[in-house]
Amino acid sequence: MKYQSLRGMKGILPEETPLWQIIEKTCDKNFQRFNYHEIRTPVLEMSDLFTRAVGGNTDIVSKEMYSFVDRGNRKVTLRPEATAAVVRACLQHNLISKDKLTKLFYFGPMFRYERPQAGRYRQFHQVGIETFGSASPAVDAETILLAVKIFRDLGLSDLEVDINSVGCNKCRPNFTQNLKHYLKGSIVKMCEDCHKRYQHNTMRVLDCKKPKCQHIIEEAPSTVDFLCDECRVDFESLLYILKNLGINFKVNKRLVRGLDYYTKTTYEIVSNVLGAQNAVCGGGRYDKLVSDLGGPEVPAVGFAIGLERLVEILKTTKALSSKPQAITLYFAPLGDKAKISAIEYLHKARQAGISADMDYFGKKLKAQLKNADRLGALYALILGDDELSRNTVILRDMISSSQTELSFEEALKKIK
RNA sequence: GCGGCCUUGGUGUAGAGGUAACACAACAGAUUGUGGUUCUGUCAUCAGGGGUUCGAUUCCCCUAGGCCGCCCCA
Repeated sequence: MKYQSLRGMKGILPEETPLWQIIEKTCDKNFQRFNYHEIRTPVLEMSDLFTRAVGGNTDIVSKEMYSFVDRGNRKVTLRPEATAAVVRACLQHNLISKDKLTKLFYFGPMFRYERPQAGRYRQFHQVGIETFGSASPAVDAETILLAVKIFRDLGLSDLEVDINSVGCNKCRPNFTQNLKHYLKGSIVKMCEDCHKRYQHNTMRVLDCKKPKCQHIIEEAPSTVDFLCDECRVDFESLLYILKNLGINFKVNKRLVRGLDYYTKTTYEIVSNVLGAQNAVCGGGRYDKLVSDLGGPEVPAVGFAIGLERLVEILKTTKALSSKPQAITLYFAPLGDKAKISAIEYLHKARQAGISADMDYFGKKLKAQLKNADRLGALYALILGDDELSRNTVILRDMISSSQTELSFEEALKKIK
């Protein structure tokens, strides 16, 4: 094979697209009900945007970005996530302001240069939402509810919702200090990665899954134990609202997400059928991001759903077969003259709103009917010299195998 | 970025150091203009490159890609 798609990049083939369409429709429906509006941003942005928003020490920025210098000598990056780009667009076009709720959703490809494996691709797709303008935990709850609702509508109810609070600028430094203090004695016994985390992003040490680090972390303080009054109250009311809404969730004190911009609420929705890459949805609050990017102090919450993973879950648990759509009518012309007429008839049928196709190969009638059958056509229209001279067509009902000779107009009426 | 396994026709598989088997799909045919059954035929030089060998698709190396784990995340 001379050419193949780039590593970690796979297309979505016709066999799978119906499933994607089901997901997209389900999302659209719910977004509309929750009053979210679509935004589409470019896939390419200035590299600085992501470095600033996501954080220079995060894995995404330090080793996973698709960056290059363009012909105008600009450092650009294929977006590794959408939030930064959405915030940029909102600031550029003045879409957000304090005390006004702006609710946006997006859908599209993201790019991360990682080692591919099941459920992890270098180009992958996310649907997500961003809500700007409110610091109320009720909005956090709404976003979680929306995600859960989408999964439920797709027939998935056994997903696990993990929630945590990582605090805000006021209480996080306090926590970090405490954590550093706690780790000071044992850090030498921990892994190399943890040493780095200890220096640059101490909180992320909590995320380490290595056994030798695990048992040190187990006893470590958690963010929730150091929340300031505001963060604690917000976190508690979020949990309260979720309980009231009947959403099953688990407080996971070790859930520390890998993007620097999160404050207060962080959450993840995981599935047990995905293997190592088990998160289908990740989200949280980011109250400082808008101002960090040069905008006003506007709080925000959002989530992103990984579509490849969602498709994978649907395929394994629901066995949602995605059948190709069938057509209604198939034309079987016999001979060149008939072919010319068939093209006209075909056009008329389509204008009348009927999904129709025809044989362009000049195949034998047998082969044409076989094709009609395979395409799932309800009717075949046979058009030979005899019918042509009589100005009629043969309408064959592919299900009952009965057929009649009649004018094309009559045939159309019957089909409709 | 690290480690392990893997790569045969459109798909799923078999195979041995001496020049590829099976199933499904596809296409064609089984006398004249009729489908979903049956029968017959056609369809690969074994990811790419290099090496060992009288000879490799089967052995070795490199590259690319896939899968699994780590890391991280969606």
